[in-house]
Amino acid sequence: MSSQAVDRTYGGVSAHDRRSGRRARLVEAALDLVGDRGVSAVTAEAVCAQAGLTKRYFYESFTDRDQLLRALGDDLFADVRAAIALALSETSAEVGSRIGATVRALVDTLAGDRRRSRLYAETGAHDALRARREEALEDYANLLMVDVLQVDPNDPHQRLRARLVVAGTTDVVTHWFAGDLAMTRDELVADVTEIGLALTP
Amino acid sequence: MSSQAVDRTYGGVSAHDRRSGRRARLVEAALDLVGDRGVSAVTAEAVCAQAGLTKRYFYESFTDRDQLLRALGDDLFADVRAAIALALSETSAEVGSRIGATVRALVDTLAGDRRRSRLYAETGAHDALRARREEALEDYANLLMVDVLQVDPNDPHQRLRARLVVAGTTDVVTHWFAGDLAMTRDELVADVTEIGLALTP
DNA sequence: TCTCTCTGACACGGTTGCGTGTCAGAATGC
DNA sequence: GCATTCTGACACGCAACCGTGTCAGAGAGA
Repeated sequence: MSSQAVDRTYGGVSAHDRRSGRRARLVEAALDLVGDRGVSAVTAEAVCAQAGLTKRYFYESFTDRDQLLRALGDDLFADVRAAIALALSETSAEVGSRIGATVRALVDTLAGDRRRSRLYAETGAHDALRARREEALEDYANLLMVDVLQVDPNDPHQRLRARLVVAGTTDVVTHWFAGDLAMTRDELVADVTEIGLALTP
Repeated sequence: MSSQAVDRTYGGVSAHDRRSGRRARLVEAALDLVGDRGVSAVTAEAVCAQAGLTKRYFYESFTDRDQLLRALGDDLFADVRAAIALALSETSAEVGSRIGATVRALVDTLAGDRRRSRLYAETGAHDALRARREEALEDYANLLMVDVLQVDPNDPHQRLRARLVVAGTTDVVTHWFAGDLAMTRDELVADVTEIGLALTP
């Protein structure tokens, strides 16, 4: 019986914007937790405490903890893919350049945010995340075959080769982030590119 | 005030043997759970139910759940290493043969038991297991450099190369187990060996 | 000013897994 | 046969998280 708006502006911000702002804060808080204490520390309670919000708002934006983790994975993998696609679109058709551009994009996307590199390293820690990682590796391997090496993505032998390179590369990159490989970013990129080239028929 | 033995034989079995028999049953039960429902299903309660024992016996052999999982990881990684070492001891000095023998040993050890291949694939699901996996990968990479490729294991560039191959190979092998690569075991071994050879200077 | 919504804090019940404790009865050595 | 130890079942209390509910007060609109 009220003529008042159901969605009221607050602090000059619309209901929709407040809501998505809170969601963004929750996502950032979750990433902070991953960076500081690992994936297993991402509980609804801890995320809310970190974000300075209460659980009420967690369940406003996410149905449960899994959905938040899946969202983190989606963002990460989509960003990596987008970075690689962008790099490739700006690179000539020469295979060596394209491999180098791909590796550089991967390294720089993960290197830009230690929270994300840790998230990547710990994707195995959660069932839903592990499933996403699997999809992403398949996706990257496909991208490599189609847009870089230009080989038949349906040939199992090519798929094995691409998969090995992609999985090995992501492992090496996260390992490098952890400080366990004594070399510069440029050396890392150069070495991985060289390996990629050596495996190109 | 009793003259009776503190460790009594039961069913013709000594106390020590009964105890280690129960431990073995618990380990087998845990592996069954990994195979059927994944690492996350390995709880003290579930393991005991699967083994047909009660929690009393769980804590007789393990201080907690983590210790059991670490034991599973230790066994797995030690067996893989032993299989590779054995294969290498029976193989000539020729690099191609040694790479092939290594890959074959790895594949066959994991392929012998689907519970173990799933355990390997899900090592990321638990902090202690993930740490063990990290050690194992370093160990295998070292083995590869020293006993197969005969390169300097302290050269970061060689370490990166070995690490990429080892991580990529284990990923491909578990992926193949999951049925996602349409090829025979011999083709798998041949392909991975070929990749290894292509990366040998 | 007055009313109503939005906010943030907190309480609650439920579930799961942990690790410990107790106990009756079966099996054993004497 | 008797005393004792080993066994297996179960009951507890504890802690962490979950997802929901309630509520007083602040802040917005009329």
